[in-house]
Amino acid sequence: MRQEDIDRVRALRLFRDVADETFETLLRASFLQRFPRGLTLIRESEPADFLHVVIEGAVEMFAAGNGRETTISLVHPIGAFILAAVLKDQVNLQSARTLEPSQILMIPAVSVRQAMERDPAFMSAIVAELATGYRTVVKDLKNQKLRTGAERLANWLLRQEKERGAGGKVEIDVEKRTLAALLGMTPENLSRALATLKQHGVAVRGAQIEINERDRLVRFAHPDPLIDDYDI
Amino acid sequence: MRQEDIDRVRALRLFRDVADETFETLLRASFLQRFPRGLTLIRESEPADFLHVVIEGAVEMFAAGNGRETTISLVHPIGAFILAAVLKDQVNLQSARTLEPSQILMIPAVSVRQAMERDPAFMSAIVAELATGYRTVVKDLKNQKLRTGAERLANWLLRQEKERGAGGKVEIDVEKRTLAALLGMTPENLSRALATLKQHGVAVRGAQIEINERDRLVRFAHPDPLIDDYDI
DNA sequence: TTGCATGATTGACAATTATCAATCGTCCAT
DNA sequence: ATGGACGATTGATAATTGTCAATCATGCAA
Repeated sequence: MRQEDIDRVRALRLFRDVADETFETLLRASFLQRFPRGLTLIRESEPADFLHVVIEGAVEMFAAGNGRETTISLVHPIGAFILAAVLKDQVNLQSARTLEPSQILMIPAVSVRQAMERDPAFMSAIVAELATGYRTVVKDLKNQKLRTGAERLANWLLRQEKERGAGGKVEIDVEKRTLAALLGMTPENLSRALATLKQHGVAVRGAQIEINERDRLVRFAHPDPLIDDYDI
Repeated sequence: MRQEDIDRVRALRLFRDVADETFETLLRASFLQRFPRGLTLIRESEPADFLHVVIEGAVEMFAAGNGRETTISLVHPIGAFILAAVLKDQVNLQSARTLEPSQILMIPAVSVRQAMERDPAFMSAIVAELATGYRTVVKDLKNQKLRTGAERLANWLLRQEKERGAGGKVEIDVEKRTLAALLGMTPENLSRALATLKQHGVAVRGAQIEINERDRLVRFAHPDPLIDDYDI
């Protein structure tokens, strides 16, 4: 593992303030693996043996049921997943697959639980991570229950624009069917939702989106800090 | 506060294993309040000043947006709410109102955070509580995204039957419009969903539900431990 | 280049869910 | 007893979302 990557992992909220010894112990027990695109890393209902950290690439968290399948979240570098299952020593509620060739740091669940018991700073960081994660899912649930598909899309675009956008330009950097699943709709519906947004200040050319009249889109989307802001 | 109630609070996973001193310090700083039915205890977007523990009665966690309103969860004795907001010293993402005359223990957020820093056992319990809560919301999100309204209702009935039911009899012990909001549908739709279930082994008489043919209902509901089991 | 595979889009239609209005039933205060 | 008030139910209709099939666009391999 490159020192640069180690530093980036160390900078994670989860590890930033832990003792050097804790961090080193965790790293020594871990595996850094490269995976091709489209590989299923973990499967729901299976035991959570490793805490996963995305070093490079992108990972889709998804879940199946009723013959349907939906995306719960996307994890980008540097981000961790299935912390809760690891801590509870329980089965995964979600599956995970790579969306791109990815580099994943796998920290044995036992090591995580041991380190937590030994290092109060680590446990404190875990509390913060879990609390944030909890609130994120509550926001997702509100998003799903209080909004229509087109509204969810509109707010997703506004958030993308705020985070990565340049001059109102947003690129959909995942397959549209993945975005559709994340937003809780079918790919067909996403196409139609994008068409709808053309009447609300948005220009669409494939995956290239241009928010020409931000205020009109905002008027349609009704963004809500208690749903859309990541840092609350 | 009656000794009996103190014992019941002490028995909560959140407090079971903490030091006596921690528990007493928290209790001394707290208020035990009675509230009438229908009172809003906390409002979303307001700071989380107290960790709330339901001693008696019932509380509805809900959220508004887009002119709509939805129920996130119901909290019964003995259960705590807005732990995550308290820990993060942040605003509430949800509002809370009493569904019945209720007795609520209010523990100052500052005290909770102080106690957590001082007592590792308390922090450990908080980790467990947050991890469980996180997984519960993920299940709720899957429930919402992977199932139709009638399916959610069917699985809700099956769970009620397992937890409180006697001989296949289940009583809907909240107003139906509250249940509808919890299940992510309108009251009108809940009525129709109940009518639908009559074709799947269920008899409905007002709030009294009878699951006559459990296997038929199961065949319709497709219950899934990764969504419906509380203890996973 | 050609052809194939894949994902996106569009159209037609069906299922699901929401909305609005009216009615029913029950409980409670007068 | 009577009349509201309130929640639940039902009907009619609209909006939203999903399904299925066909077509389009793009990129890649032979």
